Amino acid sequence: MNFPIGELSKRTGVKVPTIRFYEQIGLLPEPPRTESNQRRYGKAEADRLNFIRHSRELGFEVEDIRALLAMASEPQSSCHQADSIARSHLAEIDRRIASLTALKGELTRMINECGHGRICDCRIIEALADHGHCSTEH
Amino acid sequence: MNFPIGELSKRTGVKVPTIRFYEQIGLLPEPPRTESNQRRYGKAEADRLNFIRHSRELGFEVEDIRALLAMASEPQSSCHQADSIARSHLAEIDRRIASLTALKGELTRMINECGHGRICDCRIIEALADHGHCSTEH
DNA sequence: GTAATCCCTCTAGCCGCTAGAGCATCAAGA
DNA sequence: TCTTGATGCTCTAGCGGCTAGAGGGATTAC
Repeated sequence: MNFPIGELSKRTGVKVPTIRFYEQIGLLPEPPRTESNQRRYGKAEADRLNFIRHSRELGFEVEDIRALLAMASEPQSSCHQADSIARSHLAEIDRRIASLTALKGELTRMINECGHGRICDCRIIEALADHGHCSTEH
Repeated sequence: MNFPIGELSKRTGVKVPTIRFYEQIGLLPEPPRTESNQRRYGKAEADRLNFIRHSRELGFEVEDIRALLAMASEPQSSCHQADSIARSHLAEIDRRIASLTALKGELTRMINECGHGRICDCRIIEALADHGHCSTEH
């Protein structure tokens, strides 16, 4: 209890400047300070920061996290909204996977068709120059 | 031939401010200007810009595109480097797909376990708070 | 003639941090 | 007690790849 920012950083795996940044944008509350102006944290802040870190790792945006944190602080309210945030995030991830998979196909095709000769015969350069060669939209 | 920036934009699907931005960072050469200081473009610039747009759509970074454009302008040299850029980009896409797929699994699990009741019982909030519940690393 | 549309430059903002300058403070060893 | 090195502080600026807006000039169509 009552540890400095470097210790909070070690406990959560979040870098010190990032912790200060989260405080600045209001994801973390302003902690108490020592007489010499150093931040002091407790377990509650570590829990909150772990929540934030984990949410970021799962790709949630800061605004989503803000909403999720607000919900987490009202244990009696419905979790409908949390569900909805998670679902729309999942849909976004599906979109990204689909898009990346299409790109992967296109790139693989380009690379396989490349004869490893000179640029003037290179199918990669050619394919990049002309979208008409592509089999998918992007 | 010799059309203004809006026309170039229409032909390539790249927005006007983006074209100026590409010029600023040196992806597009500075075009000739009319007496009244307006940019004028020709087919070569449209081709180059299409190449850039298509590369961006395929997820190549600006620095990659810079290198690919330099290669494209030396038709007699080996396409080994183009191949290498494309391959490392493909590897990066594979990494992103793998990572997103893992996230998708985690999120799906969270959502499915949510009983749609109150926050205090919500598995989404709980899972976010504790990485220990996760089945994959991230 | 005039109104709508284009074009120009310049600055600032987006997201989620990260880096660095320049200084104060703290903890541990000699 | 002194020193040294790690840690803390604030502030500003930068990353990538654009996008938005202000405040003006030029062109085009009617």
